[in-house]
Amino acid sequence: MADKRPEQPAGEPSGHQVSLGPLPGLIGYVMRRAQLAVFQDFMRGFASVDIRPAQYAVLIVIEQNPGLKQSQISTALGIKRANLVPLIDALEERGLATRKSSAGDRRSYALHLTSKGASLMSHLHALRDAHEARVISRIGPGGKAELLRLLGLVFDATATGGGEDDG
Amino acid sequence: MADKRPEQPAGEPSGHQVSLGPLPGLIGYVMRRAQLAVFQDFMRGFASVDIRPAQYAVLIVIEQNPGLKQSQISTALGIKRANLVPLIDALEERGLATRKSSAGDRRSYALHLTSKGASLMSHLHALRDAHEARVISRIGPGGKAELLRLLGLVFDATATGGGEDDG
DNA sequence: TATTGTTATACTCTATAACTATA
DNA sequence: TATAGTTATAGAGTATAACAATA
Repeated sequence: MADKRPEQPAGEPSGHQVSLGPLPGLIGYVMRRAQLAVFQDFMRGFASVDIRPAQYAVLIVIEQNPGLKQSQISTALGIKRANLVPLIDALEERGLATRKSSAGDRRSYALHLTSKGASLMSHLHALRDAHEARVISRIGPGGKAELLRLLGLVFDATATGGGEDDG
Repeated sequence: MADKRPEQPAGEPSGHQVSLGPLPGLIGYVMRRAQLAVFQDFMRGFASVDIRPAQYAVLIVIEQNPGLKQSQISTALGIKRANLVPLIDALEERGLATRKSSAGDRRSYALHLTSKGASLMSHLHALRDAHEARVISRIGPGGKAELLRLLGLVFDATATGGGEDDG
């Protein structure tokens, strides 16, 4: 056990011998690091179209449910109504989505993609497939299925308990 | 693809029939929701001591490596040096950690837990065990091991590529 | 009264640039 | 010249409270 480390060689910064203790075994810690890594890959992939994960999620929900209200997106995605406003604003200003006055209820808007937004979606979906493929290349298709299954258990379980939205 | 959705019953707000389309199959989306759920459980559990996940991580690294420098924590946890400053400030103001002037290098500080900080740690670790147990209760011990394995693959793979820290 | 969208506000996390004092 | 810590600043994301219009 003769160990070579008298009083710091003074040549190199020695910078990397830090113990993380129990952190690598904590689900929250590892999940946060992994989630940041995935989002960073997403953002690199979507940089050319300047679309962030939250924006893409909102666009998908509008695409899937034309005419729905902001409060429905809010509930579906777990985004507070108040925080959704500037998000929709940005999509509208970029000409990707529109607020149309709702027929029956004059308090709410019916959200739709514009034709520009609709045609952008196929490009976004292609970027998304490439992004997913990069992640899958590390864990395999079976790994993805298992990961989604476990994450779903965590999410459904831990999150449930009350209204996600608003206050 | 026969789907049951004639023309909306019109009686109830219909509030919950929103399709998420491909989102539940996207790793980033599901991972973000799961990660938020886990952190919310963590924060509920740690509310009585007013410790956030990032603070707990920093305390652990100091506990495991007494005397280390801020830049080492920065590299180890992927937190920018600049963002670590107010974090350490808060721990110091609360009397949980201290900056001691380093022996050899007068630019840096040697970080240590105070006795108050050290004794708090055992309480924090107990809260953490309870938190982990709540998550494990949903996925099982085997599920946790598998989840950590897959997340580790994602993290190590996608994150690698350059310096985490600074700019 | 309750709901929908909105505004205002605040706190955390993340990111960059630039400064200082040391090395 | 490079490193350690700091400051200032900016942008997302998330959170609450309160308001106007409408139901």
